[in-house]
Amino acid sequence: MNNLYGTLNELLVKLFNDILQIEEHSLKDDRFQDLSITEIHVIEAIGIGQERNMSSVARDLDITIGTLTIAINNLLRKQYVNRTRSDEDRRIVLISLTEKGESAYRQHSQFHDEMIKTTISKLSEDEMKVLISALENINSYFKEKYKLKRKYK
Amino acid sequence: MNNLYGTLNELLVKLFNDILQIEEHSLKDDRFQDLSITEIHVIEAIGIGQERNMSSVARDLDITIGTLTIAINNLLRKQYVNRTRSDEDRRIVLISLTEKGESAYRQHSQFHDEMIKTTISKLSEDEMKVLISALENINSYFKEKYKLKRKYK
DNA sequence: TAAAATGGTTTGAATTTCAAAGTTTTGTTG
DNA sequence: CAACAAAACTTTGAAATTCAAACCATTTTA
Repeated sequence: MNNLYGTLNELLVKLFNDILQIEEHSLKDDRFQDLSITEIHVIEAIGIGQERNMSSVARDLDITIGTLTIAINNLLRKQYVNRTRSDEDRRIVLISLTEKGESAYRQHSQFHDEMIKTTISKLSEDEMKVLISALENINSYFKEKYKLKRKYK
Repeated sequence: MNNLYGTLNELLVKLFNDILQIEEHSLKDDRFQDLSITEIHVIEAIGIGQERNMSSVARDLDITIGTLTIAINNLLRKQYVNRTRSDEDRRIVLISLTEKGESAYRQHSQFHDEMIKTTISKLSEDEMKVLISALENINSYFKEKYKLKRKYK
């Protein structure tokens, strides 16, 4: 095992093991202290300026609709989301972010922005292209592995 | 916001949001189907060929000792770990991996190996160096942010 | 040697999650 | 068009994970 390989291995493992934890820690100092990391992910998935139905958001998050219902109940109580029924099809539940929800969305996206600015601040444009293609490799590797599994679900 | 920046942002966010989930899915096809992602992390933290005490492992995982006790109880029942008391200091509990535990450790580390081999297979040495330095930037950014928080714990 | 500190375990409660059962609305079919 | 099936959710009950706080031994210290 050559040295670069070992370094890369260590870096990726560390990064992937730590990332959610650290994200959560960083959350605790935020303005929105009543949000868990789970709830932030729901808010991220709903997105800004649109109404979405339960099924599609649940699919994006890869959780069951029942689980999402519970999360939305809580976010509703804390006033981060709106929930209404569609007029065209009364079965469909539409959820969207409130003003407060959109603020939380923006605040959290700053976390990512900061991370990325730090990362690229020392890279040339060529280096950035290398980084992007490497990450695309990782991503497509996972996509493929992941889809393979989902078939058998 | 220029295009490379946006691409990078999207890639990193996706990667970090998906990674644990995917890791868990990939686990389900493994030989060790009775292990949760949490338990795999405990096994990773204990490591191969050594006895460790509860405190140090809990610190590495950033969980409380009480939480680790419960995890170890389960892993003990499933025969992935050994637990004994130290002879020098009877307060100290020493945990280590059984043969089965070490097998699981190795199996899981293959997951990371595969990921990394896929990633670097298309990169030249120079490109690998760029990738490593970028990841080091991210890592040190988090380290710093993380330590800052821990002070106030 | 009594009190304090250290290293773990246990307990009770909260959160997150899922599968399965139940509800309401829409679509289909004989 | 009546009845049955399907779709979109919600509710319920149970399991897993986690923490803080109380508790129990053992060791250190004053």
